[in-house]
Amino acid sequence: MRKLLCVVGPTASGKTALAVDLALRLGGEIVGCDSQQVYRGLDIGTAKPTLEELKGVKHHMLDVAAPHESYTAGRYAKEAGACIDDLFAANKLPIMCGGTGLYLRALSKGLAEIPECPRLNHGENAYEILMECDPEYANRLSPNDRQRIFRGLDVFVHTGKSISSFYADIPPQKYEAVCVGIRRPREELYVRINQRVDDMLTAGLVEETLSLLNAGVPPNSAALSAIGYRETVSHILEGVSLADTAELIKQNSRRYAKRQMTWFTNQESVHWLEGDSEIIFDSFTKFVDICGVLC
RNA sequence: GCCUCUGUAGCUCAGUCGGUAGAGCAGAGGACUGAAAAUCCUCGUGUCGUUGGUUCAAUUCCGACCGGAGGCA
Repeated sequence: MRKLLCVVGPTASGKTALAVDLALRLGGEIVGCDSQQVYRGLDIGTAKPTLEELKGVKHHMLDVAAPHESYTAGRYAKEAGACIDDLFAANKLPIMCGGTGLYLRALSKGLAEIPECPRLNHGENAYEILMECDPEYANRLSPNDRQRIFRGLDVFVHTGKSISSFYADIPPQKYEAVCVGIRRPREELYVRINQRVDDMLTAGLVEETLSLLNAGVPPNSAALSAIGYRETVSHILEGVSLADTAELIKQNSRRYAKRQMTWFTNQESVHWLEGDSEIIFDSFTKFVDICGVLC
């Protein structure tokens, strides 16, 4: 199985800088693994890498969807998979980089083979209904987890089979993800997050959000539900003050970073690197020597 | 200066007819298979402002003092 080098970590930890550094030194190209950077027009708020930051390195899987679409993990696995296979075929090293754990898993381990199911509103009794047609899945969920309950019902209604029957039959793994993660002390990471949010506001996050809204992107779209945008939408549409908005974005980003840490710590086997770019690259080089990722 | 209200968890407050206390928010931990920057779950001991008094027992009642808010002069 092909090994796939992945740079992971929480938001604002410095993944892009490390990935660019690696790509430059190893002669590779970056493949994004980020559920929001796939949308066109979401640049400032997703900290999408700029041309300057990329230093000439190619970065794939950015801007592959329109902001009014709802991108999915399935689509990501397919498109990013094709992208990686092309790179391998051209004898180039793909360097995965991003913080969306589910997308990384979908890509490397593969998803259950469930057809596209239209999303329906299953109403108030959704949990009871799911308990009837898929008790195994329902029992794993909280009655409050409407998103997953609805998903389970979507699958049942559309395919006539329970989602747990699909989960029981997972296709073989495609790649072996070899993850290096950037880990920083909590306070340091939070300082970086807060700083980045201030920078986004200065760089024109409000204007960017406004132009998305003006372009007809629905306020409840997947794109505008991203951290940074959803709060800014409230600022624009509901008059939440700018100061409160900034605080909220920082808070939600910190919480998000914590969720990412939980995922990468417990769902993936990550080789953690501490410190800044130079130090990280040194420990990364040792890591490659030990693991032989690049063969 | 006098009067009234107020001081309880990081914050906003509830409460104990006297037996050392609990919500929301904040925070922390966790889950996660096509919305994932999404969605969901779990976690509450703190000199109850300080200090005397009454009492078997005071955060609770009484006094003084120190903060804070308001009113009258």
